[in-house]
Amino acid sequence: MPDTAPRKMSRIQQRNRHRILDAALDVFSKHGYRGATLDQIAAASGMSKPNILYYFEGKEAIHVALLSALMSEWLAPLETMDAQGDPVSEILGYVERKMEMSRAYPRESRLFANEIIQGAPRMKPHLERDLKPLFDANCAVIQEWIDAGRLPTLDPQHLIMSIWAMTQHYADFEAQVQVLMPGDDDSWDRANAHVTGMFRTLLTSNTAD
Amino acid sequence: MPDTAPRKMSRIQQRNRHRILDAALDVFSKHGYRGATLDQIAAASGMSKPNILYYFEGKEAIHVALLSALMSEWLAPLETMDAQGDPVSEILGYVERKMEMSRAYPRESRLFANEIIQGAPRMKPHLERDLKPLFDANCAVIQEWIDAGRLPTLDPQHLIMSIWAMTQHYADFEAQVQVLMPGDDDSWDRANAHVTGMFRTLLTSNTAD
DNA sequence: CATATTTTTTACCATTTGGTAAAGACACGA
DNA sequence: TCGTGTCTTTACCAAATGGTAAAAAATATG
Repeated sequence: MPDTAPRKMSRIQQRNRHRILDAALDVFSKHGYRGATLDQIAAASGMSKPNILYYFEGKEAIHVALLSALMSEWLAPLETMDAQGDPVSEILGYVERKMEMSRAYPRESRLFANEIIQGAPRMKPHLERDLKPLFDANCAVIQEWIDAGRLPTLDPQHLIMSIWAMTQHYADFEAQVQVLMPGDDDSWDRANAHVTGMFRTLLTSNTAD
Repeated sequence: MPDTAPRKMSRIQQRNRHRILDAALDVFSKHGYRGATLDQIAAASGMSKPNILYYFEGKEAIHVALLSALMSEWLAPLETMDAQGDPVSEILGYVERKMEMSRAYPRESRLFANEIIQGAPRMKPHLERDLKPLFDANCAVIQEWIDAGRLPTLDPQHLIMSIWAMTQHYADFEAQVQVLMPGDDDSWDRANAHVTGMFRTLLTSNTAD
């Protein structure tokens, strides 16, 4: 049972588990959990289906392994907001990191998006345990900044929602974006400029309190 | 073949087709195209599977019928932007209508979201034909307003993207929103206030041109 | 080299799923 | 009441899909 082995994975095990997860990320992000089949994952990874089941207990185990492994990387940019720093540049930095993640890891973004849209049936506990505290902490920091008069009055929770909504939109709804704004090579630069510009305006506007 | 019959559907046909489509909207929006099964749709509509296939040619036909029927309603709020009106209130009105649609029709929103995330395999032609021209027309109107100095300089295409991203986020990622901002009865009011406030700020900010 | 262990393949299986054929049940006008 | 067309059910089916058993192949270890 290499899957649950506590330690010591052989080279082959590591390489093959990695290949499987990479193929699975492709397939799951493209078709969703139920839309993905073990045969597709097998084909994409260049391995046979039973061989895949030698490394993972089943389809769901692959999905869970993927989500768990990605969760930490995915949350990383949220961990870096520093209450001591300058509010505007801290938040704009966060926006930029999230945009960069959408650009560099669209598969990961869509994997999560698929899961969430369908009600997060397999991920809700993870969200509660890992995401929620981080979210709350960041909201608290932003609220402090607002209370200190260093940011205009706005709703921290919904501000973060907005950042997620806008940054992830470019990865998750890429098919739509491609139809509406085709071709552009500098598409990502323009998107970046728009999004950061938008939040800069928002964060530096005079509070009509 | 009631499915392709040009005219004259009996009462029963109309009622049953409607029941099927409503059940299918439930199931497709919850599980995506491949995740949904005819048996689920049958159960949800209180009809037998073969009876469903008496009204529709197959699973895909139901999905297509749903998407086609919804497309027009879904695009409606985009049609109403008036070049003669006041730019800020026209755009904010659009934002509010989209927020209201997310609140009132989350199933429809998620049906589209599922389709788009997975690459719009069945809807891309519709997007090209129906959505793209509307999108372009609205971008042109906004560009005119900007050229006339009635709006700050910003990218019309990405502005519309932003509106979609933020408004739809509340419907499509509801599971996540629920985890992070649980309970609130006035949740929608706060979301509404935040989103409209955000775009108002953006649209009325002094251009640092 | 011989043995023990890990990895991969071949050949299956049970269930689910989209779909069909054909017989009934039902509605309704003559 | 009978017949005709509409609607619904029962009983299936072939393909796809997640998964297993066990043998064969490869790899490590003494």
